[in-house]
Amino acid sequence: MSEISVKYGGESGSVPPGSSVLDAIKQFDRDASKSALAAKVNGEEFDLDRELPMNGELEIEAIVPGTRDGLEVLRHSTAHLLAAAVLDLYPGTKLGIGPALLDDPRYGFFYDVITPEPLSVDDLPKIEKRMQQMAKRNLKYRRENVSKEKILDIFEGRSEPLKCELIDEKVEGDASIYYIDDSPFIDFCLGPHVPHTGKLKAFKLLAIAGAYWKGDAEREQMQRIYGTAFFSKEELDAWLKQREEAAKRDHRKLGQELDLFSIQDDYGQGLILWHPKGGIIRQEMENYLKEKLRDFDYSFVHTPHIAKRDLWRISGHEDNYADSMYSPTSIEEVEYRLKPMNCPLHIGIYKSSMRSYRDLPQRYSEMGTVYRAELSGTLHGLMRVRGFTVDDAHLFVRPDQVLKEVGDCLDFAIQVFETFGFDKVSFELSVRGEAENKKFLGADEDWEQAEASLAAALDERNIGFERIEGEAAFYGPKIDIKIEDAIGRTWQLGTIQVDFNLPERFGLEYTGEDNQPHRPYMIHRALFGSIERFFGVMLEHFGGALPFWLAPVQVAVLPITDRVNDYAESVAAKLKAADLRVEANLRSDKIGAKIRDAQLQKVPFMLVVGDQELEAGIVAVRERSKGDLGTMGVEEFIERARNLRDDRAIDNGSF
RNA sequence: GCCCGAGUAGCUCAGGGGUAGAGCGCUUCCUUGGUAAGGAAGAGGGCAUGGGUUCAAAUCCCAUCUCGGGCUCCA
Repeated sequence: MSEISVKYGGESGSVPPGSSVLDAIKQFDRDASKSALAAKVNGEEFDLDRELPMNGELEIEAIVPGTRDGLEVLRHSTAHLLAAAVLDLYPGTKLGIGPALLDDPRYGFFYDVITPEPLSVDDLPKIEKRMQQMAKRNLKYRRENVSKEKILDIFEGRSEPLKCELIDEKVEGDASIYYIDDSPFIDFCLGPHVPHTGKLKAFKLLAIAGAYWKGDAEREQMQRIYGTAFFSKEELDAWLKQREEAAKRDHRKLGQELDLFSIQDDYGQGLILWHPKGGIIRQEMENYLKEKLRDFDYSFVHTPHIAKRDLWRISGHEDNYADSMYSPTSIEEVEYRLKPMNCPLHIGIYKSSMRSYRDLPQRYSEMGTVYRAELSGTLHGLMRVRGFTVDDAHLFVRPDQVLKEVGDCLDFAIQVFETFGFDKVSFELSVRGEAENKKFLGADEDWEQAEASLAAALDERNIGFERIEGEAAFYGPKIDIKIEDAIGRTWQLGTIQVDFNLPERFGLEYTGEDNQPHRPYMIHRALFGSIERFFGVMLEHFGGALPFWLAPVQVAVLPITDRVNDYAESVAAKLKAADLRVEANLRSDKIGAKIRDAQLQKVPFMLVVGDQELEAGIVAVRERSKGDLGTMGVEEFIERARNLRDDRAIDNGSF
């Protein structure tokens, strides 16, 4: 038999038939052969102990720690170890799936199981301990290639109905199964896996949760055990620490600590009570937005929170959205419904009179409060609520105006996100694509024209974007805007959507140059999306330390002794007269305590005043992150603070 | 909606079959102290709600409500 010729990292060589992947790697790279978790042979993922195939020249690449592929193998193998430990501890457990998660910032892998007795978080340490015991024993992961019939036999024999279902769906011919030596675990799995459990040195179980088989609420409820794994203990520890930091930024926690808002049982789940300090922040946000809306020539409209049921029949919400709407309520035997969206109401304004092509575009904007009957389990702080306000706008445009209007929306959006300190913004263009199971409404030429306009608006601005085929709404193409926050999480906020459907349903028209009726397009446009949600994202982004212009208390005046309380009050009065939000802390605490208090409230500036300052008529300025900045006159402080505010500076660096 | 967990003072939490505790906060008093917690005293809850078991229930059981973690990113 001839040797197998092998290429590795640009070098060529050969190995005898029957050699394993690892044997081959050893010839070229001793280090990699020790650290490798798995390998790629001609691009296909292989276990290290797998025999090399005999077909022609082989290009081999080691999958090593520190790479994405490596992490995937590591985490996937750890998921198996988890399942093995669970099976060991709880005989009779049925297995679901157990993939690695690489893009989820919260977890690194999970395994779905059905145990004879329900598990709780208290069981995690026990399972983790068993995993560690098994890891230390360097148990081998063994792969076997067998026929579908054989696999089904094995898993039927083990009473694994869910596995059998998967095998049935996925396998044609042969497939691989994996064992872990000296454990009850067998899985139907593509692999690859690490050679033995000793490679798994840094893992941690994190949470236990319910999960439906295949995400289908009609199917079996399973228990999902989440964990994560890294190449080294150091990486794991660093990640855990960062996770704690993220928890500190939780907007629900900050909302309470900073007294911004509350959600109370007695008032209803998913309904936000805005406290004064949260209220002022919202007001600043809205004021800013109003300025911008004026700049971009929007008009301001106001519509009621409730409208006749028929309206929602015409709009199609009754058919497609009823689950998310509150039940109808009757007044003198006429039914009404709370609005889940503002569009039909804005349409009413458009329809209130005849429109000429000269009148378009009409740009209606409203801070529109809407109500949605979200399932209780999905509610989450400000992020998912049952009543919220949208910075909503609807543009009624002629087809030839789409490009210009969408372009303006993009400019608007970019300016807004920049102002709030989100410098990482990305765009997704969702188009009709190949319509498989989706019905897209409207004429082909409308779609082509609208999609082209959206893409052109992005291109004109040199905005890179991801084009997603088939993800358009059924009523038209759209651009979604995503931002990345300070700790790397992405959020979808704004959206710009073209709509052919509602103008049709409501029979909207304008009179063209030709004196004939024409149908306008609608553009739905929101930048913050839900103000509540945006507020939550923003709070977490800044970790509660809001920019000066948004801070509910911008300046704290802190007298050192009550001899200077009057002076402190006079300083505070001057700041207030300059339209700055100021609080004077006249309690009999020591200065350290007052400073600590202001720091914890994340007040941007503290003005410390004592006898010296009183005498000289000055203030000692302390900035929340930079500390003592020295003294200056009150007028000078006001001047600088106003600049910060008027510039809507993101941090106080320019002070 | 479903699964697991939790609901004790305004907040963070301890306790746990015999009638409720700490720290912070709040009030009052003492203290007037220069850049992240000065001291003392006091007020404040009857342990989410409703049932049940028991001589006795915050404590055990059941139900309900609410909150938290989740609910197919290849096997």
